[in-house]
Amino acid sequence: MDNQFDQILKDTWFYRYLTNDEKTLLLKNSNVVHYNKRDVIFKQNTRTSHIMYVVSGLVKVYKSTRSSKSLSFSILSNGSFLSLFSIFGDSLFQCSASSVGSTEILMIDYATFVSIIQHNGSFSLMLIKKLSKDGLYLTDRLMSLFHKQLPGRIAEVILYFSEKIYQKDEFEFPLTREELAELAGTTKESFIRTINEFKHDKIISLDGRLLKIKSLDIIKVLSELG
Amino acid sequence: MDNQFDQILKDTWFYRYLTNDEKTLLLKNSNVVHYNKRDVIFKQNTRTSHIMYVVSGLVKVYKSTRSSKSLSFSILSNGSFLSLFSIFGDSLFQCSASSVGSTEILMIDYATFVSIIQHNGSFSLMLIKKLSKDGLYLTDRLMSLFHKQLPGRIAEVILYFSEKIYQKDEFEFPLTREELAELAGTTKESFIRTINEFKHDKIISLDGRLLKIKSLDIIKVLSELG
DNA sequence: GTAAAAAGGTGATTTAACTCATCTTTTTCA
DNA sequence: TGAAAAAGATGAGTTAAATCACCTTTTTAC
Repeated sequence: MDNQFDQILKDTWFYRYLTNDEKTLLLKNSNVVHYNKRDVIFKQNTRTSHIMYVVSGLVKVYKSTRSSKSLSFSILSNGSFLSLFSIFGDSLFQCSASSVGSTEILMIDYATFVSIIQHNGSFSLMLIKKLSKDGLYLTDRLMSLFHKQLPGRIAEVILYFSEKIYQKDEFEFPLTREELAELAGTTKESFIRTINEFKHDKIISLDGRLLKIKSLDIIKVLSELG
Repeated sequence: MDNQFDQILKDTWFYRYLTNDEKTLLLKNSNVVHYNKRDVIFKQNTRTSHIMYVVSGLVKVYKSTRSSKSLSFSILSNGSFLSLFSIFGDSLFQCSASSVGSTEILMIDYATFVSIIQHNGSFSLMLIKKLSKDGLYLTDRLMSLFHKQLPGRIAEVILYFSEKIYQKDEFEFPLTREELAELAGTTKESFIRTINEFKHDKIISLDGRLLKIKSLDIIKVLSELG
């Protein structure tokens, strides 16, 4: 096993849950795959295979409908598992994933991962808590999509990038307006109109994809009250 | 331990995953609670305590918004765990649950349940698969609420009761029109209008709460195409 | 048994957001 | 480097469903 891959595994947050034997087992039965900008990582309705873990980069997880409209569930960054719900809850992926920029994915053999679950109680419990948090995130998105109107949902998207992804109040969107609209559950046109209203109201400044939050308070109120 | 309670545990679908010691442990650390029609089982933002399992009856799981509007996530019947996502993913319930009719809930001590997870790999794996299926159900609801319009969502509600709850094409809704609307993610008025259109179009017959599906094909097409 | 409350129902009006059409600017790549 | 494609932007028109107002029927509770 090469040193670089060994280091990647050591840097994962779940490394500390593993016994030495399990670490060796994982090293033997995993590999790292590189994806370029906009590469598809997996497509909905294909068979699930490996457990995938984001080592670096951003991954867009989305689902498309008959009418070509898509909805993005989340933009995942390093430290996230991809689509555990599909892997453990079905034999087919229930959503698609694509690389936003350049991405490294750790691919773990399914049987190896299951064997660790079956023999390591702390690891299982950790995974159960992880899945539960993912579930709560989905219920939040469900409520948001259900009762918040557009300005609230767009404020949420801004906060998502600012707090979860970049931890900065100034950042560049890594996505097109259309993709941002899919994350907010709306159309490109409506997204553009609404975010430009934010700009005119001096809540944010926006130049192309470069966004700076000027009034975090208003963004937060908008996102909370919908 | 009384015989009746012993039998309740034997009748759960997860009984077969347990060792004899674990069965004894569960019997010692669980109890059954009865709820009457419309009783609240737990409220959102209260602290999570026990693992709850529906022994009999129906439970409505919902979340309410500032604007007094509610959204029902699901109607759970016997064999379902209640709100595992909140219990393992947070310290507070992220949704509320109330009894639809008369309900028996098995309350399992949290620490006991966690101890079983930590020592029984097959039980853990089963629970992980269960949580994953719950997660996929949420993604389905998310997509449905996002892109299907009203007739499609109401057809879904009809199919939900017909297939999941009653396994019959004729049944009585156990909920008011307002509650059904909350399940479809709409208002009382819109629900009534749309389901009465189904009636006029002879897709269903509807007398008060008694519904009979007259054309399952059309209901399925409506629900699938949205 | 009856008054009050809850549930069921209908019509008119409003509205948030989508769709469609069109145009400009930026990016891509041959 | 220059043509084509993709992304960004804006206005006008449309629409599904919410809201509001009101009424009837059924259920609940004293």
